[in-house]
Amino acid sequence: MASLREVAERAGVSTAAASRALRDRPGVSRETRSRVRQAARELGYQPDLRARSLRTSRTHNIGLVVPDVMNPFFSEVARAVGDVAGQREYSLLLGNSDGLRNKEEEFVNLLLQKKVDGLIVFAATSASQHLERARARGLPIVLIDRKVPGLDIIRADNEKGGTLATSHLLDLGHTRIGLITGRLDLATRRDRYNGYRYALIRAGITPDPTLVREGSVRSDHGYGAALDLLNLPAPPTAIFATTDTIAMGVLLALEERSVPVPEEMAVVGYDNTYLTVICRPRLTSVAQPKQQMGRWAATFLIDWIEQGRADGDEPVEVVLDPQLVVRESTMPGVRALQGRDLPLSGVGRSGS
Amino acid sequence: MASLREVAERAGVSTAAASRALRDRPGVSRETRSRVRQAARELGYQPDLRARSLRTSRTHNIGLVVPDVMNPFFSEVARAVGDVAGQREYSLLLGNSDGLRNKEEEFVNLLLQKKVDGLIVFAATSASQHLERARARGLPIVLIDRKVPGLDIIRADNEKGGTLATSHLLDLGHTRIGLITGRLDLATRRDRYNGYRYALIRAGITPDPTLVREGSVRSDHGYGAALDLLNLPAPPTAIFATTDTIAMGVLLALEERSVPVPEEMAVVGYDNTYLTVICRPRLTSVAQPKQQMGRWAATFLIDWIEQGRADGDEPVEVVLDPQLVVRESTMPGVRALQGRDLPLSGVGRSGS
DNA sequence: CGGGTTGACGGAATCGTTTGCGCTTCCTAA
DNA sequence: TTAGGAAGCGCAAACGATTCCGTCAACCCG
Repeated sequence: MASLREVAERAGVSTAAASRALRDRPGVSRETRSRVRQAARELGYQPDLRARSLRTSRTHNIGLVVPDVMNPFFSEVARAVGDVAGQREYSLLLGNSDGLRNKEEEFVNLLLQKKVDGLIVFAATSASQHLERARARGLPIVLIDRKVPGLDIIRADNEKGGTLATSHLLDLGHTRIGLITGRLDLATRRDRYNGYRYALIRAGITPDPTLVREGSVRSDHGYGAALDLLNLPAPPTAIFATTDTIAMGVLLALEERSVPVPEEMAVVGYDNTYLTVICRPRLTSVAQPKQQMGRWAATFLIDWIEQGRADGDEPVEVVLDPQLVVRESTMPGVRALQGRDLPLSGVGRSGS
Repeated sequence: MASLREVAERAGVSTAAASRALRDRPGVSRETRSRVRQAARELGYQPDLRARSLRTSRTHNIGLVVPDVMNPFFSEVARAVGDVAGQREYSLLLGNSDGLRNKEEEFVNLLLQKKVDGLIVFAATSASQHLERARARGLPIVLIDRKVPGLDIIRADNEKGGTLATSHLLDLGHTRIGLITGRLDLATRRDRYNGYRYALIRAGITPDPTLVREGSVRSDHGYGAALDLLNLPAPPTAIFATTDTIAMGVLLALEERSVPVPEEMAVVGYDNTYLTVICRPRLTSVAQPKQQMGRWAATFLIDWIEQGRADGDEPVEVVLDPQLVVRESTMPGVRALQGRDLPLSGVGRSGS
């Protein structure tokens, strides 16, 4: 309500002095400073951050674009990003792209007009002219899980993850391993797929395309595709679902068909979300360091915003190692997380 | 990059004319308009929304304060709020309060300084001077699931929900019913508790305080409290967990102790998040219309922002009816959601 | 005593818009 | 012919901060 001018008037000084006084800048005497402070307190003065930002060209807002906050994977990363941002005095403008190119583009453009200081964007589409344009305008952008030449990115090694999952199944003696995945036009999914193929080939097994089901990452696709695989003349003995959400659908299908897991069908998921310990059997899954990814992305972005770049715009690519977390869906009796570990982040809190 | 002035210069008109031209305001001739448009296109002009907002005192940003986006309940409501906001051309500034009073207050103050057009705040603490202050400054605020005199609110009828859950258990023949809940200083939780007591009393049963466990809403509390109840000389035969997340911990404890659910222990949760159909046995839960709550809150808030209020500031309280969704954790074999319904929102999508 | 340094402060421009108001110009109707 | 209206347009004042730069007084020192 009260503006700087009113504060200045009440303290009997100019707005320039008042501004300096309130922000502890030099050029104001001791007593003037306290007089201004006093006036500000009396008026309940709060600076108008958008006016400040107009002048300083810093909004202290960063944009975060995710496909869908409702997905446990994204909400966990989003949470980590939000925490770091909050600590460093930035706010988050959040948008869901639903993996749709035009939604993402529209939102990014809006954020540009709102003059965010930086952008964190999740894998959505592979096309990305709007991102390159934004980058060209000097906007700091960090990508998560999406590779675009010339842009900075943090991602987990998805090919390695795919190999990890597949090798685990191979080690258990499986040779016919099905793959259920979202659309393969996205680099990260393609990588997982390649990792799967690589592991098979390395083990001397020719990948069998009839065991691969491409679709969405929704659990209903997992459900349908799993039934589909079961109906094959020679069904697989194990399924690698490239997403925990898909795996949920797979488990449901197997349960309905009374196929014992892991005895007659082993299942591996990906992302290691908290879903893995809620379902039964508990799901073996490839873990990405979600928190770390979020925290790193936010930290890197904000450092970039505040200190510029030391490396002369050389695009950075951080690749993190995935890790396999073995649970009951591949090895009977293995729990991986004991009882008291349950309050995994995310299922930890509620409130309504 | 390009400002309105540059556009105006290039088109050979004043910024005033340019502004009017670009926003389709009257007072500009046909040809001037198209000349300005042309210039804008050539320069790739995008209006600076923060400058506009400084002048118009509308930021088209709204603040959303939730305890924790990682919680399925909140992320679903947040998603609904975001969708409505997006459609109506508002962006979301998101913050997590962790149910902590000072975090919430700090964030709300920041949003005030950033001059959001309105605020949607979830139940966190019961204290709320900062909210009243903000409201007094004329800021539109809608509360979800928290009652503060004088402020507008949308909530589900938690007392009724508590009664629903408890009566269901009573109908099944249970008489010793445990309650595991988060801290009762929050009105919504207290309401559920009261509903529980009410149902018992109505059935002629004296509520037994030794069957009540107050703590956090994390699943570990559910886990510990359930074990605790099992160790009682006369343990309950049913447990009402006032949150699905708590119920997850309860189910785990029962599984570890090999207590068959629902035969020897029935369990009811609350919120009807997608967790309920992933766990085994599937969880009976009280459903709140999450989407509807989010959509209504956003719609009401934005209408308020844009059209003011017709009702002369008479605070509105919308109370929605909860609904019991029965599943296997109380009645053997009952699924409530069939296979093809699985892709419940939230588990539906993924992406990484 | 004079010149130079230092520190406190204010004026005014600026960030990029929107908009009230007044000035032209031109058209039309009496 | 002229009054009156309407349409098109620009000036300049906002919105609320930050900041460059100049002024002024006080002070120190040789």
